[in-house]
Amino acid sequence: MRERIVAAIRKIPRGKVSTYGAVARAAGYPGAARQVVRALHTSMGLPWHRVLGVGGEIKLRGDSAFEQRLRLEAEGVTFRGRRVNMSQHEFKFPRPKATRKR
DNA sequence: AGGGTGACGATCA
DNA sequence: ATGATCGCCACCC
Repeated sequence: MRERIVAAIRKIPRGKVSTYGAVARAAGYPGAARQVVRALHTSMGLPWHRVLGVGGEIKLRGDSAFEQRLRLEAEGVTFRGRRVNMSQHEFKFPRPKATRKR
């Protein structure tokens, strides 16, 4: 499970972002947002700064939150108040299931 | 084996 | 909008 979550996180391209819940769904575990958090903690080398809370909100506190914002802005991600402009930067994972015709 | 814990999310006051 | 609560669930004592 952690592997699948990690794999999903790795797919988020530079300049794009996603959310804990969306990553969980993309990995095939809807509702496992907390496990996404665990993966981010226990796995290194991930683009951790590209994972946000629902609505594009940074869920970290203190300095970490500041650093995350800086990293994102450095990749060209724009903010609207405290949130990321999701309409513009949210990464859409390829359909696990599919609108793939048959 | 059992209880506490979260970089969450949805809902309600 | 902010804060509390509840549901969730693998992980860590």
